[in-house]
Amino acid sequence: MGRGKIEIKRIENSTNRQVTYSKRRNGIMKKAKEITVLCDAEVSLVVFSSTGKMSEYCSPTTTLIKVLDRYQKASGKRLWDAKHEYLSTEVDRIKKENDSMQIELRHLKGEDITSLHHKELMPIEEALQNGLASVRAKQMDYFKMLKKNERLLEEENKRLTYILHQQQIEMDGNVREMENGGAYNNKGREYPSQIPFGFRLQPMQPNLHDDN
Amino acid sequence: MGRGKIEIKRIENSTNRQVTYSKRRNGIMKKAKEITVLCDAEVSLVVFSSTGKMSEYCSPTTTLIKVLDRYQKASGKRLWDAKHEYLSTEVDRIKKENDSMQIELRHLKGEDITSLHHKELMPIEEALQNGLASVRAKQMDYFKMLKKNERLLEEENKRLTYILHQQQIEMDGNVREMENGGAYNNKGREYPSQIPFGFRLQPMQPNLHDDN
DNA sequence: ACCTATTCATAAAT
DNA sequence: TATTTATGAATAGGT
Repeated sequence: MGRGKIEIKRIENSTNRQVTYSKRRNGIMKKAKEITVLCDAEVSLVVFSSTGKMSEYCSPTTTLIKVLDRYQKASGKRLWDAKHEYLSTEVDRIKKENDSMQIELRHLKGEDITSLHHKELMPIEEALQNGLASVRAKQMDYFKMLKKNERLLEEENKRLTYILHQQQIEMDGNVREMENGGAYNNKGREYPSQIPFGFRLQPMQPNLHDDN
Repeated sequence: MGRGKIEIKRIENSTNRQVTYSKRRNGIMKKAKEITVLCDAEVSLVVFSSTGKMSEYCSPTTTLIKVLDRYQKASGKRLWDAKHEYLSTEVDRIKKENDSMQIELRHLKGEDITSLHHKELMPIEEALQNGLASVRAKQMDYFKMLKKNERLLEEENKRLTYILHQQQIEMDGNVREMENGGAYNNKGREYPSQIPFGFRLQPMQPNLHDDN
């Protein structure tokens, strides 16, 4: 029903899928309401979109819990027990996973290794070596960057020292001019013009911000 | 849709109602399947007819229990008792613990560290160094033990060689006696007395069992 | 979100 | 209950 027949298989275009989902969800909800009214039925409908958004419909004469109760009685399946069981096994499963990870972590940290054999220690040692190598490689990158920045700063320093020296010479000239009859606050007018130079430092060391 | 438009209100004729129920129930089930496949959605649908007969549909990727679980999380409504809630929070808690351990493990193995800063890498590096030191110390113990056992075995070897040599001499004497008319099975009587000597090896290298 | 050609669902009849 | 068929409803693709 539409401008063309479509095959019932997953719609790969995600926009299309979302649009179709909205339309069909509305459609199915409407159908649920209609069958409820027309046929005096009880309906519980829960839908999750692929994006995880939930929609639900439940007949006005009942509640989801009542429907589930009836479901259990009608199907013979015990949802509550099953749910309990499911959670219990889930807890057990994850706890086991937890324990094994904890053991692995402790071993990697050199704890609880007295009970291990030579052959069991070998993969741990290897993992530690690999890990250390990776971490140190990363640290080395950082130090290289520091070195590079140091070099840049030193160069900048040199340049600034040179400029400062030049200005000192110029200023000395001004002072000599002043001594020859210039206004006293001429000296104060010279300084602010130097400050912008100093601030050029910042754009010349952008790498310092790469890691923050 | 049909031979005429119908008003959405309870169908009073019970036969008609039943027929319409069957048709529409099939229709809605089909729609549920279609939206599941087309839009990658998860659907749980439970319908009771006015006569109490139940029909259900659940997406093949899930179960009613899982849908209800998601329902609770999405809606905030509590469908189960406090006990189940406890288990749920327990699962969540352990899963979180699990995740953080997984991250720590990956970091120790040198994985996913590109996003880490220098300061975050430092404790990892330290942990790896400590772990490696511990593991290597243990390995060193093992090698020392091997060395020690080697020494012990060498000594024992020397001793056995000496004893063997002595017995060889003794046996040569016996053979000479036999050649002079002794019973042939005399030679067989001499060997069993030597075996207990050989087995003394075991208690002399108890360290080999320390690690098993 | 709205439009519309087309397919689909189904009410009524059998 | 199943099948048929005329009809209204749902919706795919386009705007």
